[in-house]
Amino acid sequence: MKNTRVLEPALPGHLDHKMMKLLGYHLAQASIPTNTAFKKYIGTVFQLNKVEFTILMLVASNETVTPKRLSIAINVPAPNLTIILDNLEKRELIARSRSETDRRVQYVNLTPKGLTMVDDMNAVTDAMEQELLKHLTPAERAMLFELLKKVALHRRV
Amino acid sequence: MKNTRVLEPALPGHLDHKMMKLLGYHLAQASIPTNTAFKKYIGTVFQLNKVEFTILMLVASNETVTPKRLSIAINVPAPNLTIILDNLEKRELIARSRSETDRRVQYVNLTPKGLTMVDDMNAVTDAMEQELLKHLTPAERAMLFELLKKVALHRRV
DNA sequence: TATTGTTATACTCTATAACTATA
DNA sequence: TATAGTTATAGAGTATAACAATA
Repeated sequence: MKNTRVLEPALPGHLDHKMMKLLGYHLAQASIPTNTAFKKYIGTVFQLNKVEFTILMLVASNETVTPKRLSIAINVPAPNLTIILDNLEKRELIARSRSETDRRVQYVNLTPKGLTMVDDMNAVTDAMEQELLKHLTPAERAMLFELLKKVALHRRV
Repeated sequence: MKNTRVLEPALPGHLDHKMMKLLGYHLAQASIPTNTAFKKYIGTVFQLNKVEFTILMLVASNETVTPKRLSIAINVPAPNLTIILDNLEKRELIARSRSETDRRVQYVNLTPKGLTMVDDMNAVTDAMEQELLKHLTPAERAMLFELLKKVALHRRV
């Protein structure tokens, strides 16, 4: 049957048998074009990696963002987040301020420059998504997002 | 409405608004529990990272595996693959041999020790998948895999 | 000339322990 | 004692150019 199918240039990442049963493998395979598209539409244009981009978008979309909450939300260890936020602050994309009620806590907010960048990035994400999802119907896209959310939702922390 | 929802410890990775529209974000979020489960069931037990694991499984499941084909399939640059295969060879999990018909080409195969490890890993992947997908019905699991394949299939190389 | 694989190297990302300050 | 965030550091992962061998 298809037992002899091998790695084909025509189907670059698609291989047989055991791997096909594993969610992690499919996520990694789906992430290949996603990462490529990210670099093309966002990464090189705005000089941001995925984590930096995600942080800016989350800060733009949520009222009260702290490093602690970000660390949990995107699964980045706190020490690394400190460095990342330092860099974003140096670039004047975000600003950090201390909570008045609990001096241990920081709030992260966008600067005007950061807000402008977020707006500019929002202007190109539709094209990026279209490139990635053009072969899926709207119903399939909605289903895919829901199923991925279901997987993501069931982590402890 | 939900405009004020923020990063909640109860929903660690789930945030509002713009990010929710982006495939890459959902893939990254779904990869958090997947990577955690991988470490627990495979990584620490067998001392393999995801790429090494994937290579062993692909070599086990495909007739003719070469570094060139692996490089394309899993999107790992050739120089890095050389190092990875060197390490797997040092651990006597794989063996490399030259093609007789084209001396540039290498074939990668499992050693008996590598085959034993693959068998041992296959014995635990069901439990790993069950942990990750227990909240999804069989139909949802099948749908998720098909949709991820559709996304992965449409990359150039 | 083109392809397969290697060497060398630089860079980025990731993870952990130990620390400060605040509660 | 516990939590939020920082500093320091080591290790792992990633990307690129230049190369040798073969076609």
